[in-house]
Amino acid sequence: MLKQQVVAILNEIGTLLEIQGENMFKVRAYYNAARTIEQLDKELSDVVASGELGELRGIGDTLREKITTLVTTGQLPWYEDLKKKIPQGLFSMLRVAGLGPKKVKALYDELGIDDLDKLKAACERGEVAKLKGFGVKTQEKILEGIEFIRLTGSRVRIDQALPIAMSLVEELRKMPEVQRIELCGSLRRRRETIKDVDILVSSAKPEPIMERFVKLPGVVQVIGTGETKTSVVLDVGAPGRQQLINADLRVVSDEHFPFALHHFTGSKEHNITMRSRAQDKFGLKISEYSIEGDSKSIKVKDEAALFKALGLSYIPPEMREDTGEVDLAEKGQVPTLIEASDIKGVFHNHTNWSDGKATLEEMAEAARTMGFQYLGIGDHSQSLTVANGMSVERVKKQQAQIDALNKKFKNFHVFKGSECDILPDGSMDYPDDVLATFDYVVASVHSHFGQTKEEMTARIIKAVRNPHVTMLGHATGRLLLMRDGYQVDLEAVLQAAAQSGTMVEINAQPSRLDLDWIHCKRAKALGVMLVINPDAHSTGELFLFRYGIDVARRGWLEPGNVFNTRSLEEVKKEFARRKK
DNA sequence: GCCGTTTTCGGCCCGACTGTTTTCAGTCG
Repeated sequence: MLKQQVVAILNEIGTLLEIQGENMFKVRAYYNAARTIEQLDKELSDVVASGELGELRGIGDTLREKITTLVTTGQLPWYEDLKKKIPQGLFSMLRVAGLGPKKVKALYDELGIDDLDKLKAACERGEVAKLKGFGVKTQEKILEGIEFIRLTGSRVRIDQALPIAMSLVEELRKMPEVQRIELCGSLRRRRETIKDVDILVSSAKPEPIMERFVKLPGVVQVIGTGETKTSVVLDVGAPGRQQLINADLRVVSDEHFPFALHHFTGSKEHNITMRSRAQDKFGLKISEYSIEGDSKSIKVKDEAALFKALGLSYIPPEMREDTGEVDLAEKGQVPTLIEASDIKGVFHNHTNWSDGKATLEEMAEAARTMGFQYLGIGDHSQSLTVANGMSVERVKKQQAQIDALNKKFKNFHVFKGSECDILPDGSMDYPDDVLATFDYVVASVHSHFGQTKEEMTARIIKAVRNPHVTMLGHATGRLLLMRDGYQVDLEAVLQAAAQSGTMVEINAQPSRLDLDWIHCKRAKALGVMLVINPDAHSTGELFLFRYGIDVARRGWLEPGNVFNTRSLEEVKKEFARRKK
């Protein structure tokens, strides 16, 4: 059974147990196990086979047995029985704001409600308000919640939310009443998809800030407004395509700001680890307002001081996912993460020779203006006809044009590359003599996504081992919130890349962000060199490399782990070395 | 259900808010 399926089942078990009214700590054990498996940077089947499963934190004898059964037999009778007791529709009811497992169970037990349609109808008939523990207000909130799900429902990509969230922050920052302001939540941690926008402000005068907030561009509805918190609905969709998400603004006193900032940045799991540790080690209680001991209260001026007060070095927000960062901070071993300013150029970009919008000259000029030392062009190869893939003949012409262009530049260089298709059998889309004419080759899968995991893994590994291949493009082909990647054993691919010295791309298109951050960590551990590429199809898209920086930082990468932090001379030298 | 250089049993992060309550359970982040 696939890792993603195991994760889904563990989460589902957690919810089923919750609805059944199980002990919350037992429930959490299943959610924790799901998260641990999800963030595993190796193949789950390998971990099971090698016996490492039971050594993972939060997986004891019971969970080890259940997960092993799932992975090896593809099913778990205990889970099947559990599932029979509880209708699937209750899961959709849990998405309604204000409804948790207890209320959902009551609705099911008392009124036989087991899906959203029945829930809506019962509310409209006034039946829900009569239930014990419910009331008219709850009933109204449920109806609003159902409507909100209909309007919003899903997560959005970071590129949809970040620009608008930042513009809100910048507008509020102009106000004299605002002392400090930061984006919080998953946006500050730069997760690839987000559910809502969280903004934190410190001020002695909240009212004018709240008033201004609800009138800012993008705000389409005010859900609630108070002295400490205001909630609105934000439209983050492209013009003409409404896409709504929730946005919360919180205002605290400046003294509370560092505590609140850490609290609302999360992740929840990171906070739990931080708080448990502070409790165990120092008997200190961390909350969103303070750090309290038996007699003392610790004051800090900013987040860095907060970590310091707990004997930890600063942990950047992107690392706060409870994947070992607190241990690292305790030992003073938090890596110096890569920053956007470390990037000297990018390699995987398209021009109007294939499916890009801009000309070669325009792309080069844009890269120069951005302060890059070099730009790599990697138009599509011949078999990708839908993207105007380049015949061998056209490759020669483009290369001649690049050579001519390079004569005009001083301290800037355009590298001749290709985004060459990996054919279904793992061979490349150009013959060796053509591949040899490029400075570098990005190898990507664009077809036959339906191959078995074994076929796909063998196919990609063959490409990775091809001496002409410099780097592997978008390793799984996933499209966030749209399509899962093809099935591939990334551990085997990364090991092959480590062996052959082939680089692996972090494709910075916000719809891809592939290689993902979890496998970035693994790649780093294996010594694989990564490379951040915007996969730009226009001059404006060159800036997308910044989303790749976010992934790299979430993956604990330092400048030395990323090839395009190297200078033009170093890159030239490396490409020349690989030609020998 | 997990976990332990003080523990193999008794803990498990913390506080706010809401609505339904006469003191608190459920939900949320």
